[in-house]
Amino acid sequence: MVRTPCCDKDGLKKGSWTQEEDNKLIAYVTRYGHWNWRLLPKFAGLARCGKSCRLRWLNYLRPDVKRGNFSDEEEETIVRLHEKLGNRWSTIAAELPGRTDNEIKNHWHTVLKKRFQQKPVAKRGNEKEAAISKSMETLYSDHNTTSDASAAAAASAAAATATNHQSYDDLSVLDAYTEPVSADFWTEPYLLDNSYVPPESEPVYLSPMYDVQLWNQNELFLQECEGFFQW
DNA sequence: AACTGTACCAACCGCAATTAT
DNA sequence: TATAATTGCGGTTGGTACAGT
Repeated sequence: MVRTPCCDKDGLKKGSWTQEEDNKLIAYVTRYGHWNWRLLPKFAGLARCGKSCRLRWLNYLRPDVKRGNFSDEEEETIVRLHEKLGNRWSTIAAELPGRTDNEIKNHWHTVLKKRFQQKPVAKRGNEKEAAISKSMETLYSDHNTTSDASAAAAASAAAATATNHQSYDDLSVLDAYTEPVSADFWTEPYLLDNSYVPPESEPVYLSPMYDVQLWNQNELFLQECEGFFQW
């Protein structure tokens, strides 16, 4: 089977995301959700492939992504779960609310693995390092007897410290475009006309690309958002 | 001040799994 | 059931900041 490329090789931007691109993606996903990552960049006005948009959203722009340094509890949890699960980063990330698999993977490769491989030796004069190393030393010696309950407790503790989540609750500009949003908007995007019942009794789903009114409305929305975001 | 090495992190790539047709 | 499309995952790379020389 021949797989289609994840994105067109021509005309699509790669590399670091600009603030403007972030704004567009946040604005679009906040309003419409990610109903189709492959088509999303077209509607959001982004010259990116859907895969790139998805990654950017999941790893960086999501409101519940937790930024900042890893706590001791989080590091302990990562080490403990990695011992148990190996490189199953998404599974490990599921135990650390607000942390992404990519972030955990990076932290493991850049910090924790080295400590682990070198044996836990704290740098002189760094109490936090010493505490973590002490903790890892314990893990290193008795990880085979570590219970799932203790890992869960560590994860809970980490969750309790998650206080720096982003929030887009104040996107009042989004309220200016509420006309076509139905109660089941998130599960039935762009349901234009319920009055018509096709022969198979299947509703007709259309994206803004195929509807001039919605398309123009989307363009207006993006323009409005560009004016709103002043990061 | 200029150069080099290292650490860190965001993003890309390829493949596997899942879902749709 | 086979094929195609889409999503998710993990390995890897590239860019940047910073410390050391």
